[in-house]
Amino acid sequence: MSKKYEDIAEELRRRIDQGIYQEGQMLPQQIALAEEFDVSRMTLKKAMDILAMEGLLFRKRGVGTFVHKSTLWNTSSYKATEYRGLTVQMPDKKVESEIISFDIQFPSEELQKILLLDSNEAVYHIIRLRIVDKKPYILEDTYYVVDIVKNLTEEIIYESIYEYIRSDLELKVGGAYRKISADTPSDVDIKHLDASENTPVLEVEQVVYLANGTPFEYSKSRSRFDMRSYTITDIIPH
Amino acid sequence: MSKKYEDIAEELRRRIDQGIYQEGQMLPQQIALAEEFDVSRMTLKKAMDILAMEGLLFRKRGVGTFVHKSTLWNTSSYKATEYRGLTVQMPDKKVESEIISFDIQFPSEELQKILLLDSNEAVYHIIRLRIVDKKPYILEDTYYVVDIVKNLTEEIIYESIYEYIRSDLELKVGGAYRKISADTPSDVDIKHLDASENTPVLEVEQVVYLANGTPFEYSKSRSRFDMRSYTITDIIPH
DNA sequence: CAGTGGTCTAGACCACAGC
DNA sequence: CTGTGGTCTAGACCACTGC
Repeated sequence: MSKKYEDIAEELRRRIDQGIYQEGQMLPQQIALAEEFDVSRMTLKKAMDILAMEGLLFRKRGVGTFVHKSTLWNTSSYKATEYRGLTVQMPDKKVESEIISFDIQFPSEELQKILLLDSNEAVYHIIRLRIVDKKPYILEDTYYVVDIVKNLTEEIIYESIYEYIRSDLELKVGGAYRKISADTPSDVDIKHLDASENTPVLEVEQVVYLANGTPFEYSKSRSRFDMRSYTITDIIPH
Repeated sequence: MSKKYEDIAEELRRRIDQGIYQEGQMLPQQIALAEEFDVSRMTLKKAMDILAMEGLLFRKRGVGTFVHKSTLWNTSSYKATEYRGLTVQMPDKKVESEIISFDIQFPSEELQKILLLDSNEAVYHIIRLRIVDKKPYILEDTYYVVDIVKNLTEEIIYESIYEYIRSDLELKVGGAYRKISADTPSDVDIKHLDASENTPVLEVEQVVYLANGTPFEYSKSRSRFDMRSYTITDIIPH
């Protein structure tokens, strides 16, 4: 059974996308929409909460619900809430991978703490260069917990690891912690990212969790400063 | 009247902080906590939702609610959900400001679109260097809508603009869109951030909204790569 | 099967904006 | 005062886990 509030959120998203509800325009009141979808007002509000957190809607008590005007932020650049990997994020581009290294090892003490592992629970270590439209895009240095992301092969790594996690392993991603920083280029960056020794690099360090709270990935991905940025929609509920 | 779910969230946060609920430990079941706080289970769950989104808790259906282990992410570095400016973020440090420029002007066409202004609605333009413990920390280039952030003075800018917005103007911040990128240093960066011409710079570009959805600030803040990073907790509710 | 958290309801009441 | 969205309830029922 699908969740009503997710279905409704999806439908509202579609209506905004198609311009049925236009920028700056007021939506029908919650009670009317609740009746239309034949749900309680609480459930409708929950659907709207999702869209508000995504930044599509904002609500003003005593006034109404409005479609947020977009301007800067509706397009391009990496979204904080995407977990499906580059392959899905860039449907119109050609995404390739170059596997720079792929092995299995025991985790360092630091990694044991981050991924909540014992010293004998192995991890895959993958260094992979993502290439978009023939240009080097992101250099990923990733560790996956072997017990969770089972039976990785070079073929999977060459295609989409997240697609494998989602479709074949049927695991659900629950969230991530990320740290974004700038850095000077390392020798590896210079070699693979088509960077010089003065090219700034954007680094995204992350721990990714399954929906049940188990961490399964630790990675650092680095890009040239002019190839990638990171956007965040940050709405305080009120 | 304060909101029950916020009070409960605050109390649970305190209990985690004080170790009453310890890392990895299971919390009392929702029904028991609901009884303890004398609220409905829905309300208790809403409090837990907040802490789950902050990454403090995670829940496993059929099992229980647990305190998330922290490791990497519990410390330092700029949090995505902070809106109260450096002065509050760094209570133990000495935060000073150097005002590099402060004037009032009409918005450019681009800025009109971003802040939803007419060409005759003025903006303050402030370039300010934030200095933490005597070291240059962030170079901010900010525009505020004059009609909203009224009567700015050099004194306010020297202290804390967000404190002024919150306490004196009694405005509520509702959220922000941010874009984070790396960049090469500009001449201004080199001059003020104690950077050389090869020092990478981290830039945070943001539009900040009031709780009612009105944008009131557009800014770009830049720091040396080794002075600042940006962390995000990104939990998909389930 | 028992026990956990997740969803959903129908309705009451509150807070706020604008006439 | 009316109409908007926000909070809260008490309880039903569902989904998942682990014994």
